[in-house]
Amino acid sequence: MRMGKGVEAALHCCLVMHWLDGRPVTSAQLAEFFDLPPAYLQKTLRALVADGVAEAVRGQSGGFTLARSGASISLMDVVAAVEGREPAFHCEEIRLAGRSGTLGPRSGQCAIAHAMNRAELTYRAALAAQSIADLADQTGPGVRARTIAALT
Amino acid sequence: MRMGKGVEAALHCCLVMHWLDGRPVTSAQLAEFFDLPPAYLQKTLRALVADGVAEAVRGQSGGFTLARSGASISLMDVVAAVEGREPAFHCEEIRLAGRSGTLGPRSGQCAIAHAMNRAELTYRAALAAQSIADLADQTGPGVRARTIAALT
DNA sequence: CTCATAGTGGACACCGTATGTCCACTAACT
DNA sequence: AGTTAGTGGACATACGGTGTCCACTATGAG
Repeated sequence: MRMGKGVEAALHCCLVMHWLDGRPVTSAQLAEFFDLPPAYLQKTLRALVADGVAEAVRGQSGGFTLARSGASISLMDVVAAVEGREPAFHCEEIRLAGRSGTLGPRSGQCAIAHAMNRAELTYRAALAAQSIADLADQTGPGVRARTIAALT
Repeated sequence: MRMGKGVEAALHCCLVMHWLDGRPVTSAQLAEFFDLPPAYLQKTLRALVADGVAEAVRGQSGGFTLARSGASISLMDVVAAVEGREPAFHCEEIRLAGRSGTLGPRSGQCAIAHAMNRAELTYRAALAAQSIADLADQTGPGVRARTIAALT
């Protein structure tokens, strides 16, 4: 099970946008800042926009901004925007295939799917409990100041 | 982020082996029972053996068994055996690339990686807290009886 | 009003990994 | 001895994540 690297990029970008506090950053600026492929990073940022996490300003002096305050954007919001909301564990209901499907009446969700989903919920809850602003608080003030300076 | 389907197969097989209580099942039996590709299922079972979750008996009347009691095998054990122990979130340290890398001294792990890993730990803990025997308890007795009958 | 800038939407190519197959070999039971 | 079943590894395939590109639209600057 592997999380796409777009998530890491998106989180870093959200942190930067949080620090920039409403002033738009272009995808090109962010791509150069993090040394990431510009076209792909832009695609990731658009996913954030599509999901209401970020907002886009078009035209000259445009760019991307957070759609709301960093305190009200959780890591879960960012992960969901970039990776989608599909659960990691997909129950293919193999109980229903082959001979095992003829064993008897199925009583709702199988125990395995239930157990896996339960674990996944704790994961999502842990992500939802942490905000972009929290991340910012855990970062040294020097990095913050220099990031802002580098992107202004 | 998506969990491989081998995990679901492995969990179902572990449940069956738990019920069979030491009596070996062949990969062919399990494959037919669940209508899964025999060669691939066997590969998955071998991953369980390699990780000490299951044991293999060779020769006639051989097959696979759980290596220990179902109560002492957690979902995490099975997931780790099949999917590996790599964390889902890989920190590529994009802070260190491009211009952002020149911003200042890096003080240990970046906040993002730390936050993601923290969430993942809760996930793993939730998986470790549930055993194969727990799953068995949450399944109707009829299914259990008929599964045993079908594979004997 | 015109031009340059920047995001939009979608199609497309590439590539690594999960998925799935196969075979010669070994071990064990009858 | 012969049959069964797991072993180890190489191999083939399909799919999704990664990454690129382009024509288009919207916006601000001069």
